[in-house]
Amino acid sequence: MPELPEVETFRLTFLHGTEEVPSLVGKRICRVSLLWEKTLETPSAEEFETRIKGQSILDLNRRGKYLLFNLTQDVLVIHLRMSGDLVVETHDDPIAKHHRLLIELDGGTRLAFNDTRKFGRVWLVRDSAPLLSHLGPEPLDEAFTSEVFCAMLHNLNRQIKPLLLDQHFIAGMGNIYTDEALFLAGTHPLTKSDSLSCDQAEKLWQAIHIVLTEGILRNGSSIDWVYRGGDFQNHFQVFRRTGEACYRCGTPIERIIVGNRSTHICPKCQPVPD
DNA sequence: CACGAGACCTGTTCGC
DNA sequence: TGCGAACAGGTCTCGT
Repeated sequence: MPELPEVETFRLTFLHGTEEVPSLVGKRICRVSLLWEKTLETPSAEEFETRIKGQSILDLNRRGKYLLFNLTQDVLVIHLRMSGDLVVETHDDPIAKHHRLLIELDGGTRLAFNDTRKFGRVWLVRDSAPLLSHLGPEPLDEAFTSEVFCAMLHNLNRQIKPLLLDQHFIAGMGNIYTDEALFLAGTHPLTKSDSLSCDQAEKLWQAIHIVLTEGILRNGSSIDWVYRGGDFQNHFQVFRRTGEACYRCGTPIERIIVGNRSTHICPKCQPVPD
């Protein structure tokens, strides 16, 4: 699940709280428990446990797909990768099968990092900037204009879908939102970036804004056996709709492989480039 | 530089 | 029913 809108949903949930989940802001970390060693990228498990203890959660930020917990001294950085999930529970809740890291807060609350496939990673750092320095622009940032986007596209001769998935190029797009944006823009995923006109680039820029904004509005997407309360999966135009009719023209949606990833297109609305 | 394949992991679904 | 193959929201590294 976790692409930009899903990570943003976690941020907003933990920042403001919801009917079911209390806000985590102001809570103090009293104990942590690392259940899968490799989940923690840095520092060592021993240093992590002693250093994080006693720090409070002051604020929550996001950069691309990274979730950032601003603590009293450090920043706790979490990347959910393919199957990561964050669950707020209580100290005496049973420890679920795929829990990898438990962060106990005072007041009896516990933040659990659950990650079936063990791809997710956690860092505790003084300064998050070096860790995030490889990331491209934030797609919803005001500085990321359609003119900037068009110039960036023309600098490279790359297939557009793998390029949008490349976090160095732009931060936060994943397989779902990329397929949805390319459909909305009427762009075939194999189109070379420098062959897009600025008109087409602007259309794609708008499509990216539309899908990310709607994704955030709908609290992200919840698919497969993992449910996180999001609703955007009920509004997919192409993603995982192979064989079903395109809502725009009725043509069956096709599944192809681009850059080693499943890709969903309407062959009529997204014609193959020359 | 651009691209594909393989690795990292566990679980579910598909096809015979 | 059983069993292996294919597939899954991400990212890194290597070879061509």
